[in-house]
Amino acid sequence: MVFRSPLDFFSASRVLLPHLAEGAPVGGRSQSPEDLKSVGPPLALPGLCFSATQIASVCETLEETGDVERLARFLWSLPVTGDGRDSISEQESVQRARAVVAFHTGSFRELYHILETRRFTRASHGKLQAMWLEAHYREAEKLRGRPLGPVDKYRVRKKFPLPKTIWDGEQKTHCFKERTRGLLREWYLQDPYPNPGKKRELAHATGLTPTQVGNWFKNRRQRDRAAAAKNRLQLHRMCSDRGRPFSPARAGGRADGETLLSVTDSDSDLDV
DNA sequence: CGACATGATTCGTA
DNA sequence: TACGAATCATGTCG
Repeated sequence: MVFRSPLDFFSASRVLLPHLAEGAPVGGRSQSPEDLKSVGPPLALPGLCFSATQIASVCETLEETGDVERLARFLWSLPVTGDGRDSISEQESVQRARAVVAFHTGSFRELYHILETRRFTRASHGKLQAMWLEAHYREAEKLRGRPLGPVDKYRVRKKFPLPKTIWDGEQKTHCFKERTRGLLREWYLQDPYPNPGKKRELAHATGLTPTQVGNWFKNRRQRDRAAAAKNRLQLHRMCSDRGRPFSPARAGGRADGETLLSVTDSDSDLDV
């Protein structure tokens, strides 16, 4: 189905969005004062009365259905004022829909412009951020002619930070606080296998979830083992060089390497 | 850019 | 279900 004009769409929307044809708001939401305020003059088109909020509702619905083609045709049919300051373009749903269409058609310059030009509400942030990043990934990918790895993507993100219009500035923390890490290290040295009770206790003391505590201990053990294995390998090589194979002594422990906790090159051998 | 640190996730196992 | 191993994702450093 092709909509060459809002009129075209309108006739179809009797089926697609029957409540729209009645002039009721779409989506089951009641109209807030904000909504009412933004109801601009109706579109001056023969035979129908499309308010800006109704157009926004159509955009939302089409966006939800994921039919980008149809959404594109609907947007195409809307009147254009050029500066994007008309009552229709002021609708967040309309701008978000334009961003979606720009993304899907690969019009990344336009996408960036839309995302940078106006401030979007928090509800839109997730989707818009994903589009911003994915668009930049694809451009970078095309530029270098090969798929991006995690580090490449990280660098793209650094190079093209999210605009403030689609990001509230909230930083994701990568490392736990130093005090937390200190506590974990302390407990780990005493017992690398805390029981669930101890985990909960430690979680309470650090402000982490028990799962995070468990992950930390699991990672800590894994990395200690790896470091111990590496150490043994080096020692073994040194001894082999002198013609005497090295045989590591094994003290009691649940797994290999636990007797060498102190060899770790990070965390547990620090400032406990 | 490569190397590394570190928290999280996945998967097979006992 | 907790574990270990492998791996991913993110962040930093030189």
